[in-house]
Amino acid sequence: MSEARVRRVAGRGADPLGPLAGTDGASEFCRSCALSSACAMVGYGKPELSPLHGLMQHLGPYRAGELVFRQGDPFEAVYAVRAGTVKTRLLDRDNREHVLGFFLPGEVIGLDGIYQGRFPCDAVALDDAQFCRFSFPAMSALATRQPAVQRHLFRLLSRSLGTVNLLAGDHGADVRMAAFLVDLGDRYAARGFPGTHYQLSMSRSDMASHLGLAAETVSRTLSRFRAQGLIRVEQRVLHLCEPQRLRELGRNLLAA
Amino acid sequence: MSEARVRRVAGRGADPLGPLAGTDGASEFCRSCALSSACAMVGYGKPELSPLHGLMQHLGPYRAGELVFRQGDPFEAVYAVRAGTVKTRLLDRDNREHVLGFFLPGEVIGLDGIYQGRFPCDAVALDDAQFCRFSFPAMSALATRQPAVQRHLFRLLSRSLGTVNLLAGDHGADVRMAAFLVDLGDRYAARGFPGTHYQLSMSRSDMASHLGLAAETVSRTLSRFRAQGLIRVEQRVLHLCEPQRLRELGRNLLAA
DNA sequence: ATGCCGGATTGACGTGCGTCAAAGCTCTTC
DNA sequence: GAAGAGCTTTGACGCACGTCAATCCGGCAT
Repeated sequence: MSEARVRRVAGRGADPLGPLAGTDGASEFCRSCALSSACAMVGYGKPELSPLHGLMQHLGPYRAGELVFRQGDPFEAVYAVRAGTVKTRLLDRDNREHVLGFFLPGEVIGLDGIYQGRFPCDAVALDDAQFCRFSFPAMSALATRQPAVQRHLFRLLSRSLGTVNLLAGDHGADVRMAAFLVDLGDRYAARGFPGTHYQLSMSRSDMASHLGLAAETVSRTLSRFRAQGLIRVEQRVLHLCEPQRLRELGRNLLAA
Repeated sequence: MSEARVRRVAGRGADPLGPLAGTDGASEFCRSCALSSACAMVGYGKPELSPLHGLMQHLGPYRAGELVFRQGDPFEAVYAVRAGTVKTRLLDRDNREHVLGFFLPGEVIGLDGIYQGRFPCDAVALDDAQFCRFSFPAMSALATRQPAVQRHLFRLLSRSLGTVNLLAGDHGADVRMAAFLVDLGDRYAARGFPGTHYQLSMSRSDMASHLGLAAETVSRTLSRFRAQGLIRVEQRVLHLCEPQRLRELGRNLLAA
């Protein structure tokens, strides 16, 4: 990753990142972020006014396909998605890609790097994406003095533990797809987005890899859902026409 | 869970749990435990001498099939396996069991309960098992004053994040089995046990459920491995005759 | 020892999904 | 706007693994 990409938050007017990056606009968006409680400690985007200057930096924009971090990079920070979407992936010995997860605005990536001290996977932008980078040493130090921040980090880590079990079990392709679509919707909804229609920024192969299916099966399953009136697909935008029936289909995977 | 099972550590001679439970014997065993650093803070089993009295309690013994905690129980503590083995599982709407993981002596269960404040799964003893129960509020409080403990908890949580990806991807039955067997061996080895031969305390259906296979497929795969001279099975004890070839078979899943 | 019972093994068969292949669609590039 | 590349869709086919069923084995109680 190029260090030229790193920009310190410099306060109102000095930051060209658009509405999301302004110190005032940020506070509204940031309320739904998974790291908001830590971020609140530094005054919602005014770290230069705080003793914690340097804890958080704005990163990006990245373009589709660019890597935010790569497998093996030394772990120094976690990243909150500010805009756009990201996938994490592993490349096995024969360069076959395994997609571990997708991450929406307000969600956090990189926590799995704590253990080994290096990132265990790549993080790839799926479209134009921006991030808040939180120095982990600074964050840990903050956590020892602010129990609320420590608790927040524990919960964040614990939560990720549960959500990974989505792909466990021996469920069929339609169950997996339904659960995946509903889960994405729920996560968008949790961040203040509609939840019944959103953009699928990843390719069919990405979904397939993540769900343990073939790209053709994903395509076929979506076609079947469309024929059954469960979903509508316009361009890259997905509409959940019957969220209830989809949720019912995937209930065993969504129980978590 | 019956509160009658809970016994406070009462010091040498008052504890009928056998060699593992003695304060001196414990210090040797505990060195390989995943919570040893936290445990060291209370003097290796002498919490009555510490200001942290009440942080840790010995639990058990439980017998095969007994539940250590159940899905929905309020989360108040994490559990380190002191002896025996445990599985965690989810029951879906039709009471079909999904095995999430197996846990060996020295490993920790319950961390995934932090997020919701209640346990998301059952923990079931697979044989005679004993535990160290760590009050999580006390642990968190300790962590704010002891950065080493905080760091340890972060690493523990982060580590579990990575290991869950073992079942991801679309690998064949033999790859999954090989990876599973080698992983178990590695984890036993990490705790000071042999690593090339150990007891399979779970049933074939448990393995199958965990690996996303049918019990019959597990059985067939093991038979094939045996015919190929890769393993030997005596009673419930498994010997890895050719760990290298097994590791090679499962390499794509063990990369983590 | 004997009988019983749950789990394990092995076989036969069916199927869901992966693989291969061809055609269509979308976005980029000049 | 034309041409190309990459992604998506749809079809045909085969295989790995799930399902069903019968037998076998080990552990436990009588």
